[in-house]
Amino acid sequence: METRAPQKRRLETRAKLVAAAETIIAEEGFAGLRVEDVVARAKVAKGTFFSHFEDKDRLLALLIGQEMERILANIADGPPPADIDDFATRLAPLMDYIAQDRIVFDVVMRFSGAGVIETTELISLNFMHQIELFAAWIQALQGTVIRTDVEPMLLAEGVQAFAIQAMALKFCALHNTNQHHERLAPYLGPWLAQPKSAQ
Amino acid sequence: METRAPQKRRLETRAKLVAAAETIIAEEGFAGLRVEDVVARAKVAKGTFFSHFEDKDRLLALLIGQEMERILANIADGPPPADIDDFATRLAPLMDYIAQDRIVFDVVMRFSGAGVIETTELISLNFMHQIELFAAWIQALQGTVIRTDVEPMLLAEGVQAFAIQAMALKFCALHNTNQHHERLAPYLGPWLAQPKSAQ
DNA sequence: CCCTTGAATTGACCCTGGTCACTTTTTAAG
DNA sequence: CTTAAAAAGTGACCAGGGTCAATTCAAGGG
Repeated sequence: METRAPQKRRLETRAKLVAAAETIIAEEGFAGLRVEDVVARAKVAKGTFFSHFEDKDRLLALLIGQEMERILANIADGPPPADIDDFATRLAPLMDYIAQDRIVFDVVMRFSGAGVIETTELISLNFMHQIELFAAWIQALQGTVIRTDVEPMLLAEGVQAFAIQAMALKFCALHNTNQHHERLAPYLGPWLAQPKSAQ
Repeated sequence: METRAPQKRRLETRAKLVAAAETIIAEEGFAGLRVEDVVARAKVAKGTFFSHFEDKDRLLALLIGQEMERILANIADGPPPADIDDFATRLAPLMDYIAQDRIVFDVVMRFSGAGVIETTELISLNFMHQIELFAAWIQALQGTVIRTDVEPMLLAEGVQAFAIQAMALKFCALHNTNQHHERLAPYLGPWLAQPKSAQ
């Protein structure tokens, strides 16, 4: 069961493929991404693509996952939310990215809870990182503005569930007037706030 | 802008296509559904399929939506939940159906908040029906076991968000030991219950 | 009964993701 | 060096969804 380290050539080929895909996406958007174009630009045969990525969607998941990590790191670097309303605005950059495009949203959904345990799955990993960040934020505010009768972890998962709901609604023609974080906010109060009668 | 009524022949063809698809799905599952097989079984040309359904997924969405309506009607016919824990068990049949198969789950996700307003979209419609049912259930329990400080509609949407979260987790290898409604339950208490201090 | 018009259907064709038997390159042992 | 074996890469090929110009069919007017 030896797992040999990949040769330098392989790493270079992979980098060429990723770079080609990024260029095409930048130029034509996610919908315009064609495997044939990627391999043409990377000067590589089609079969090579599929020896590096199980399928087209895995490549997409990789690129999207990278960007999500970048955005989340940025969010984590900033100040934590000072109150419950802040949660939605802090999350906005990530939600905007995921909901920018139906293809992105679908890929994120498909790989967010993906079956692969041996997780090179960045998106799945990112979702766990989100939870950790939310839990930390929540813990810091518990006792002041956030309820203490529920575990921070469960509250964090709930925040994520609401965020997904808010993003899914973006693609519903009825609700597309609002920003995502504006659709998220109404849930967060009832979910996170300390009951008034306990104040 | 006249919209002519379809001829009898067209209705029959459509029925043949739907029946063929249902048979194939029953025999080989959703993953084994091939448009070519459907038209072969229905004794119809390929082009005809696409004059009846925009694409393969629309047909799937139709079949799945029908089944969801059937299941939801069944749930609505039964007794309403007597307490918060009951919510999860009442929802189980619907969640089991949606999460039975990754293809089904993906289609449901893609068409649940689908952009089409002129909604012949059964799945999208079904999601609205779910919300209405939940809201009615919630209203009936408000003041006894369910909190009154949040609109029933918002609470209902939250229940749906949690249900989706619970189903998405089914496809995560880490959590596949539990039933869906067991994963849903932990969220519902904190979301729906009256704050203890207000009792 | 014939003809016109639009609805319904047809199937050859295209597009694009994905496969796999085979060739080329790299590694390392002798 | 030589050479065997493993890694990397190739491109002809296939599968299966989706298109559309051409054809057949149904309904109503004369």
